[in-house]
Amino acid sequence: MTVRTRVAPSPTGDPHVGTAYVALFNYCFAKKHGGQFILRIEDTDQKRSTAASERMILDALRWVGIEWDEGPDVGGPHGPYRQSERSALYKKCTENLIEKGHAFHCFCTSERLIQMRAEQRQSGSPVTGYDGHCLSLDKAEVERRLAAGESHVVRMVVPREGECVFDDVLRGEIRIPWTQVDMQVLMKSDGLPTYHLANVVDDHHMGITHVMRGEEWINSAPKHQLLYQYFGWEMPVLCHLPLLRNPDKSKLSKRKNPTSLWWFREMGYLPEGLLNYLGHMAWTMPDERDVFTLEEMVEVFKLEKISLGGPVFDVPKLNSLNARWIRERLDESEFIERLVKWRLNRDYLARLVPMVQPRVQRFTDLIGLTDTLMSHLVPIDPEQLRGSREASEVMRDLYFAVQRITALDEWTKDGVEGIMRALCEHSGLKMRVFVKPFYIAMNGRPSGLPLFDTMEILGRDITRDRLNHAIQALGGLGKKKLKKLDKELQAIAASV
RNA sequence: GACCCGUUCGUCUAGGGGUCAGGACACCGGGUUUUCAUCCCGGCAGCACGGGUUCGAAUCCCGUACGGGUCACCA
Repeated sequence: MTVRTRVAPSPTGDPHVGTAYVALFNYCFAKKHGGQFILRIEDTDQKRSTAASERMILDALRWVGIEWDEGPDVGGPHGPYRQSERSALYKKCTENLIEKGHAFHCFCTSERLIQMRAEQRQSGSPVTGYDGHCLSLDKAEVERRLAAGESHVVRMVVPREGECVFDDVLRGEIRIPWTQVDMQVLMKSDGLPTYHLANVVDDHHMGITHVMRGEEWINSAPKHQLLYQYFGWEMPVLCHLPLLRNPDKSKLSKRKNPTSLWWFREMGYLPEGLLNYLGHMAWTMPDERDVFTLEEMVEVFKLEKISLGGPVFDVPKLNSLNARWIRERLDESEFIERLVKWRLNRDYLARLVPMVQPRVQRFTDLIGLTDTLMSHLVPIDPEQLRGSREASEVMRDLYFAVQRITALDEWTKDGVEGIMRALCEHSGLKMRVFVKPFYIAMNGRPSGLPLFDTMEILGRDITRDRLNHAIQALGGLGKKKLKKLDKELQAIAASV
């Protein structure tokens, strides 16, 4: 049996460093055993999935140096590799489960479900989850309501007693009482499967032998095991990886840490350095060497050597490792090539020329004009940032911008400008007054290259870093203030 | 709250019954270098706690504490 592993990102936003981390381990394991590594796109959430995000995830994984044998862009014998294109299969499988009595139609409204959960919580019931309401519907009624076109989902039948026992490579046997397992929706009312169904169906049909995924999935493993049983399929070996953490030990999040792979690229990390660092999370080379390549890791990879404590993502350590890559693993010509690839290339310069050419008198003016485009944070004078306005007001504007920018679908100049104009209007200020602090936040000085272009070029992550840095320079926002501002921002969103 | 998972220097980790508990980042001190960085040398600092098992526990078992995760028609 050849080993086959996969990474299955959901295309809902920026490519996440956690995706690269999980991909790395899956890749190493597959390659170590001469198997295949597959990339599958889990885009069953129609509301949140975007093609742009999918493209970014593919690009970003390639950027860090991970290649897949099968995937939506390279094809393969088990395609399609995008779940939105496999609906017929899920439908067939769902019908099969219903026939065998392992799944049932549920007509409950979301209002009823919300109320049910509220009551369960209030009564202090240790068991929460679907109450089995539609499980007792007789066949005739189900037929009638289906024929009437009533909105419905399909749920899986779950035992109400006993416990589920399954194995995790790293943790051994795990037992979870069935009462803790909800009668999970398998097919949503839009006819698309949920993760749980699609994941099991696809892993089986794609011949996945080992599933390495985040620890956050442990509690849904019983559902998956049950589905394999219902279908009569063999379950892949399960291995739950410890979650990457923020410095405060919580699950790695955008708020507290850089998480977008683009941030690392824009910041000028070498992909090898980043991947090497991710290889230090939960893993150590047998000889404890610090600098190693993907190939070297593959060569000696042992699943059982993964350590279980949730590793804190430590940027200073990443920096030091990246520095070693820069000075030890790159010769001078490679160094030049990387720099060229990063910023010192024609394509990048071409984006600057329209802004720069009208503003330089001599070429010696160039660096002074564009220095902020080559750096991370810029020094800020709080007095200047505040200007003649109230610090709290300025912080509010900056914070609103951070929030809106984070939520922006596609990072474009027009998108940024739209946000800024809307916020300006809400503030009641003239545009020139409104944008002034933003110039300081972005450039460190009140004048400079056009703001929206600067933001577009620097990218979402560094833009956000600078705005946040500016907020800090004014003293920062406490929890209470943040809460209040979030409310206000929601009100604006509602009124527009 | 219920359930599940975890716990070795501040951080990443090695170590799986007998080790002076090892390395790396960060930090501190010293040396090389016209500065700085690099490089070299040195230092600080850890087995969460309590019970067992054992001649002997960081290591095995049980509790406690703490941390995290999950409890959706999101993945």
